[in-house]
Formats: sequence, C-alpha cells, structure tokens
Amino acid sequence: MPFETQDLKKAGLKVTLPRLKILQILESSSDQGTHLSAEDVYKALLEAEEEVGLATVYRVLTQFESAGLVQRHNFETGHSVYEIATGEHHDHMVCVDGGDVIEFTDSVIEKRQHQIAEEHGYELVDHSLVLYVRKKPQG
Amino acid sequence: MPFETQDLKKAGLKVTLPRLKILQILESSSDQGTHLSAEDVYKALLEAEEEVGLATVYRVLTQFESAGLVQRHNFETGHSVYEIATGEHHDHMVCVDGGDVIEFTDSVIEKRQHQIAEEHGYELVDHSLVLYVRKKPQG
DNA sequence: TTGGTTGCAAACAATTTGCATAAAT
DNA sequence: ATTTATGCAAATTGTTTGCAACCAA
Repeated sequence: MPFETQDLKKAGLKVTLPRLKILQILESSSDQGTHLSAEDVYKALLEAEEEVGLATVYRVLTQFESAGLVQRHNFETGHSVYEIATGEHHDHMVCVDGGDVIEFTDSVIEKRQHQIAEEHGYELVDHSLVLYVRKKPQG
Repeated sequence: MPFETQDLKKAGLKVTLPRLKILQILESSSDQGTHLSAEDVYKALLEAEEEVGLATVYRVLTQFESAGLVQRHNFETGHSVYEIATGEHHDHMVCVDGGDVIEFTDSVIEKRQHQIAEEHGYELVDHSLVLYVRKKPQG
C-alpha cells in the first residue's frame, strides 16, 4: 500500500483518485521546493488528464491542511499557496535579484519570538518570516 | 496650509475632501496603533457624515500606498489593512482570534537576521515578520 | 447500504474597473 | 478649460457552499 494511501487513511479521509492525485502533485512540487496555489494544482491535474473540479481542489487542500498533511501560506500575493508538511519548520530567505529561495531555521529567533509573544500576554501560534537579501559583492 | 494638504500635493494628488478625510482617519488610527481595513475607513467616513463611496476608499488607499503615504499589510485575515507610513521599521503580532495587531521591534531578532544573511553570503535588504498569537487564558 | 465525496453552479467576500458626472487647478 | 476624481453599478478574483449524483468501505 503506497504511503499516499496510508496518509489519507490515517487522516480519516477516503482514498479517492482526486485526493491521491493532488497529494502526488504536491509531493513532486515539494521536491522542487515550489509552493502551489489551488489554481496551480488544478492546472497540474488538467495536464495529467485528470478531470477534477476546482471546488474539489479547494476542498481537498483544506482537508489536507486540517489533517496536517500540508501547510498553507498566505504570502502578500492575495492567494494561498500550499506545500507538503514536513513537520520541520523553516523560514525563507528570498534573493531580490535572482529570486532564489533559501530555507533556514534559527533557534535564537525562534526562541525570541516565543518570549516576545509571552511578554505581551499571548502565546505564539504561528509565524511568518521572510528575509529579503542580496548577494554580497565578491560572494 | 495643513500638512495633509502638503502631503497630497507632494504626491501629485489633487486635494479633495475624500482624500483629506481618509488621511485624517488613518492618522488618528495611527495614534492608537490601529491598522484599518478599507471597510474600517469606509465606516469611519460614514460616522463622520462624509458621503464617500467604498470604491473611492479603495482607490485612494491604493494611491496613498503608491505615494508612500501609507503601508499596506496582508496578514492572514483575508483582507488588507493600512497604516500611516512612519519610516520607522517595526514588525507585527496578529491575534488570530480578534485580529488585533500589536507592533513591536526586537533588537535580538533584528541582529540575528543580519547575521543569518551574512552567514549565507548575502546582505539583508528587507524583511517581513509576523507573529500569529492567541491571548493566553487568564490574560 | 450508507455515509463520505464529487461536480456543477450559484453564492460570497474583497477588491477593481467602466463610465458619466462632478470637482480641482 | 482641462485634467483628474468621484459615485455607482457591474465586473473580477479567490474561495466557499448547496445539492443531487456517485463511489469507497
């Protein structure tokens, strides 16, 4: 039994073709470090000759998110993008020249974020950090 | 000549009542550290007995952003919020329940961001940090 | 069989735009 | 007199939902 099937069952979701296909698309995009929007997934399905409605894509992505299978990000683009949840948190560094994306985590920052939230009487639920950088001359 | 008028002229925008009023509303909200959505501004205008269309509010806010008069933020709330541009950098903490926004800066995090960029051979140009928090029980 | 799942179309919310009118310079 | 701004309604975009038909367990 392929691991996609297991993942779905574990999430209490029936194993259907649309869900399997969407999961595969997200996985292969994850290999390339890409983040897909609902539209992107929908187009990928069409290219794969799969007849799946856009509404289903949205529903499945939402279910996957609730199940912890994927993570949703709302960058400043006006629409959500999804990526397979690895369990490991990371932030993003984006090169303003090439557009390269580097993933990183930093325990100092992570810790401070919790402290800051606490200091204001809150508990940290999530966070979004993006560093915009430029390659140093003579890098 | 009031500074609102100067700001508008400097931005190449005609000085109209809607624009003056919207600028004032944003300023007073800024004093309270609040971030307003287009709807919020629209409601504030109605309360002030100003007959301004919602479309105009959106147009004016967009123009203000292009002119650098205000900053637009897209938090995970589903709609944009605006604040007067102060020139001084700060990050945001957004309450996932009420949507309240708290501004903060933290020198530890600021410094680490520079270090991280350096460690990867980049120089930090800009960054965006949003903490999503929840009020602690017994706050 | 039976309850979860899908597709479609309609419903929505936030935001944008076309156009005729109105106001600023 | 020109140019730009406004209001309204209609259009767009991204996303959600109602419902009948459908399919996995």
